[in-house]
Amino acid sequence: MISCVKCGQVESLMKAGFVRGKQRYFCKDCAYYFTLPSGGQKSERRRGHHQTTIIDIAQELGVSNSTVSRALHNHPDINPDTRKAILDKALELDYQPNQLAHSLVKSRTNTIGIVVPEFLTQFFPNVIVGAQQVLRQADYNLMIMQSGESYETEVANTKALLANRVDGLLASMSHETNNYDHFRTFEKRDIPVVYFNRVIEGLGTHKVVANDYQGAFLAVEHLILNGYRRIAHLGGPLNLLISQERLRGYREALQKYGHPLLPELIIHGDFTAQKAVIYGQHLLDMAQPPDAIFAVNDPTAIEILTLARLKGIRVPEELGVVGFSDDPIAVHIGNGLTTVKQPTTQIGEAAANLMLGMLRGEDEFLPPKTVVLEAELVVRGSSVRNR
Amino acid sequence: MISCVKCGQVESLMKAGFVRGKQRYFCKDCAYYFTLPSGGQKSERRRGHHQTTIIDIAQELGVSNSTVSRALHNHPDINPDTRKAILDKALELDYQPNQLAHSLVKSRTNTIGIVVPEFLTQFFPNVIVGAQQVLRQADYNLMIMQSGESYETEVANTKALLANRVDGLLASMSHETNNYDHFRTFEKRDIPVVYFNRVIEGLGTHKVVANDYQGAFLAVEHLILNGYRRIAHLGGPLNLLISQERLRGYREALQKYGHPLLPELIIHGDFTAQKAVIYGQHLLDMAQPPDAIFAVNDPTAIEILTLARLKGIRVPEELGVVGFSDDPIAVHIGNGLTTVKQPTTQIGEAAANLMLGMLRGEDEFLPPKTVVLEAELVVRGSSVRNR
DNA sequence: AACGTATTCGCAAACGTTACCGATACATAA
DNA sequence: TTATGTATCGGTAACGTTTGCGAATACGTT
Repeated sequence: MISCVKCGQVESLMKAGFVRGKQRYFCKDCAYYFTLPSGGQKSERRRGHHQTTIIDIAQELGVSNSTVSRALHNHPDINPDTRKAILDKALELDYQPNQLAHSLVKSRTNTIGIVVPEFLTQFFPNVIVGAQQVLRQADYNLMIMQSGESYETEVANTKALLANRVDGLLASMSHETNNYDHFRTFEKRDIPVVYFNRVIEGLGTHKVVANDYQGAFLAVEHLILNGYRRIAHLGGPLNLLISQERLRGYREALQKYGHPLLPELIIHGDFTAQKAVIYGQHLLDMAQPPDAIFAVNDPTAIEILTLARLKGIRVPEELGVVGFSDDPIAVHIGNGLTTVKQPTTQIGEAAANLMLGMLRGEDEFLPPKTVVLEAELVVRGSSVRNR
Repeated sequence: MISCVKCGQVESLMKAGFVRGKQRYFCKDCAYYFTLPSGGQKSERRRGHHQTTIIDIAQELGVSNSTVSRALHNHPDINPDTRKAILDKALELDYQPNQLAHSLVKSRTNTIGIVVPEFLTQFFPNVIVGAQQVLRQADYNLMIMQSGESYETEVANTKALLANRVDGLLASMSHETNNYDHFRTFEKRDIPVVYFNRVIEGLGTHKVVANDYQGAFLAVEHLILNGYRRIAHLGGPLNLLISQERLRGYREALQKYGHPLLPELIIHGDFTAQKAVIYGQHLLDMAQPPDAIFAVNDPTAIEILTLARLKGIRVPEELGVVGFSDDPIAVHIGNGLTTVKQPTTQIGEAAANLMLGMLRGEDEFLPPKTVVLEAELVVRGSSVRNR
């Protein structure tokens, strides 16, 4: 083992040229060049652990690697006996194909990347399950990335997916995201992208969303029909279409029934429970508090219910609450939380199917398409009162 | 475009040899060989979309690709001016390294695979978040696989990870899993494996678990101290250590306080809500029903609470319930569900840190180590009554 | 003039697979 | 016979990167 003549380091040493028969080295630590007097280090054949390859099988059987490759992919040009021998040997040597080499030569990884903002609610895991079911059948793997609602990590995630040459991208962006260049990079390279749930306008590809407008409309209409008058909306970040649409549903429902639109009853949060508590507090502490709240999602609604219990506000008598998502929790909260049910796994499935269509290059998929899945109001105890 | 002379198919056509200057084809559909009369198809230079490579940069600047590679990895042997030019050009051409080629030559993918049984509870997503935080800092990517509690998919998942040559594996197995060969394959190839949560004995590598025994003991002791006498246990599948340990905690707590161990009060489910309902029903319908139930996880406990409400059984007066996991829901259920809190993200972090240690080949990690993270009882309304 | 020291680069062999282009040996038809 | 068809295999470029080995050059110092 050779070491730096200056600092003795051995790890951060690298070969740097060759001068008149002598090896020159460079030490990264002390940034020092030096040559050793003589004596050639024989670059010993490293070979740590050996994953058996196609070549190993070929050599064992005295055939060429092309023959082995053909045998493993039942190419017609092969003798049944040869194929059997090869398959047996492959089993014996416990051969596992190297997807890396395969992908490199085919320039296809059979891997789809998916970027989601968080894992804290059931929503995205469910979407992933749906997408995975569809993709697995088409023999695609899923590479899941989670940004933790951080723009930075989202960019890092997409870069990693790009470096790993995924064949396509399913994406739902963080609420911090205002710059979309990292997504556009994919489209620039003709890598299919499908956005779901958290989408924005102006990106020219397929989208899959639940019908947020309709869901919100139904929710607020329901509150109105149950006699609530001052209905507040605790919404999401306005850069996301999802928030805009839910707000629109809220507004148009009020409008339809001739209720006034009170700006002070509309607050936009960021999907987190923390903000939900703060804004919920604010709403309930108002001089003239709302008698109902339409929350942008279930965690928010649940925080409001908890707040109400602490404050002794009776639900649904004094306060009606409706959430969004139909989190599995919703049914278990108090007398049940009324909420808008989103088809979560279906969103994943739809996104995956769109992706498969794009990968197959089907023409019908060419004009960017937006799949809207219908939402459904699930009425439970938190919003039903006798007038 | 050429098509099969028999069925006209064009898609499933493949070239099969070359005879006397003429191309031979094979149609996969009708299994028919044929050669075309003449006329050479010029194999047109395909080149779909071109991801810019190191070679592109090299050619543009008239240097060799080795120089470009060195510039991109600040190797010392390079002129600052050249480096700058290369980096500029790389930016201009929007160069993104090809991780596949990199991994192929280095035989390292910088990717860790993780296999989890499900995404339906918060538990595994949280573990993943913890693991990801640690691994990302060490510049590793995470490839997440979800088996849906199916042994089949678990095997398929591990195979895919193997094909993708992950550098290590974090695994928590499905409750169906009784054969561990697919995991042993990794160890056979010296690919580090760390099991977490759902572990079994006899696999010679690191494990990370919460102290299930202690958590269970605390839970049952708590029930005893609150005056419950007939305490049932709705457990998990017994092939998993996690279930065995929780059962042991249950047993030893009863024993310590001189309570009899009644076999009819112990039922083992499979973690699903469906079974929880069935077995819960059974327990509550017994001639002499239990006055408390220690459930193996929170979803199970929640189903029991729901059942109790439907049957008009008062909690905690007539029935005490304790869960396991401290799911975020637990605090919102009724007057709160008493549960054992597991350090979820810490489990992920610990597993990831063990993995990094193994990858670094640190000797201290050689003897398989089991990290046990302490569990904590969180007392809420579902189990506290005045005697 | 010979040599030591520095600096900067290129060549080419890997990594594991795939697929195109032949080659060869037989069988069959003209 | 001769021409053509069938069946089975091998050689070898790719795919994009890294890296060991060495060349080329420049500038001192003996």
